[in-house]
Amino acid sequence: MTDNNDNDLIAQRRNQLKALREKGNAYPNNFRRDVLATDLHAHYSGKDHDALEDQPVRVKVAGRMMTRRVMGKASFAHLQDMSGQIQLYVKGDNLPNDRYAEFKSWDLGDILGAEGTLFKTKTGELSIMVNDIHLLTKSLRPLPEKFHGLTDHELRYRQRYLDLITNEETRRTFAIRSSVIDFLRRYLKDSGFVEVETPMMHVIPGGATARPFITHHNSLDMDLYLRVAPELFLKRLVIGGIEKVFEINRSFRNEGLSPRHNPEFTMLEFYQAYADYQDMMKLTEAMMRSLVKEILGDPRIRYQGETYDLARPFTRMTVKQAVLHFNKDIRLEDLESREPLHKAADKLGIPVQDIHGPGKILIEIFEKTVEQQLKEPTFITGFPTEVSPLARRSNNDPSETERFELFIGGREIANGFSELNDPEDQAKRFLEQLEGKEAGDEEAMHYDEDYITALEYGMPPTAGEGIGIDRLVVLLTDSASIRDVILFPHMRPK
RNA sequence: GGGCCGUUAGCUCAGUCGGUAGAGCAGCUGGCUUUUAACCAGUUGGUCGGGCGUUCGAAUCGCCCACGGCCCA
Repeated sequence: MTDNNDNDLIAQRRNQLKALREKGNAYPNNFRRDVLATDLHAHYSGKDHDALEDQPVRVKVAGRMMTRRVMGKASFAHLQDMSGQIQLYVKGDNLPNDRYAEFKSWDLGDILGAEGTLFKTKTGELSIMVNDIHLLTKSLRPLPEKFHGLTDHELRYRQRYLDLITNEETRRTFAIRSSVIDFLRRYLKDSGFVEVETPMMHVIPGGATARPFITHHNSLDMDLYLRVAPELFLKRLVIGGIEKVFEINRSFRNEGLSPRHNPEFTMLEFYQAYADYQDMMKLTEAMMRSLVKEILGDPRIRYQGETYDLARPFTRMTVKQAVLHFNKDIRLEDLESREPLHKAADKLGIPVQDIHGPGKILIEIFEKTVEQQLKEPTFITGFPTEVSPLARRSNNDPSETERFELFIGGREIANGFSELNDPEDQAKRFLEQLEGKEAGDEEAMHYDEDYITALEYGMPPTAGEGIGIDRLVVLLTDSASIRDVILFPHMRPK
């Protein structure tokens, strides 16, 4: 962390700022640029030196001075704006009186406005022959080193602005994040879904099995929970007649920090009436395939040295099939009842509690032995009802639900199911969650009476799904950690 | 919560066996009118994360703490 006590470098810059204040407005805001750096490269990099000389192009640019090479009476500098960089050629002869001396007194990191005409240097770099240049904002603190940039992870997260200024890769990551959200929003809207916003503060937290954050409303004098998922509100909207609905927004889960977990994270949830989980899988496969193709320009995701091909049809298997496939010493009959499941879990070092039924144990085994092996896009189905309190039971087997999860690169990317629209079954499932809660499971759901009431008015047969945006962006940007795709990840205060 | 690793100049990093702190970039001074990690010459800059201890002497060894990274729960 940069020390607040001024060191010599900062003191020097403060002195310069003081001189600026004495001369006039040290923070002018009357400079207007008329073009961005990248647009200049796009439009004029094809023109040669003579063409630019014959038909001079006057431009005004603004940005942060990232490099400077002073060669006596002339200098080169690179100015960086939100689009990229453009080189300036600043020659004393071309500038108003004393301006060149002023320019030389400025520092890397200062924000400048420059105007001039385009030209090409000897080495062919499109540049601006500057006629006038202004200091718009003095930077009091020195930037990280120009060549290596900022590499210290802690500083990159705590002072993300420095990371963004110095690291092209970081700017690219967040540009991709923005494109992903943009794509999903457009895709769903084009498919007839309506975007909504539902409460972040819940009286009863629901929609996921997770520990919530608690906050307090002063004038109502009551505790509220930050939502762990928007699910139950979105389904209330389906009941209300918004038959295709989605939300892209933050949820909050009170769990540890890790390369895969941030206490606040962004999720897309969408619901469609008159559809089931098979329809959702079809939609998901098509949507993910075109997303990756559009964002990366290629249907293959390259992640940490591996490649996952989204062009090929996604693999489909049930939880049990997957467990058997990756555990050669487990047989199908071992998965059919609690005792052999308990034994298998013991062998794998998975702690089993008395309250855990066969479904919960099966899922624990799945998570421990299968998940990270599912590299190529894979839909897993056949999730036990016991761990799916909001999902519709399978028509063939009431111990299983019409639910799926999508895995890519060993990570859960999506989770969807045919929604449980039988209010009496839903009430029963909530009661089972309460048993878990009483047995000490802090992630178990509450009984949401208001939601049951809503279901009693009739929810059309519906399917819904959640997609973790952060994890998806991690994959698409080849990032090692969720912190690399969240602009300001949670950090302990220093 | 547990294990391992890290924290040295504004930034990126060296620092041997415990002997009193180094480089590059940035900064400062001078030179240089097409450079681009510009170049050439000179030069400033340190609570070695914090504390306690061992020692004649600690960036270096030990213990505790903080923050971070990775792995595990």
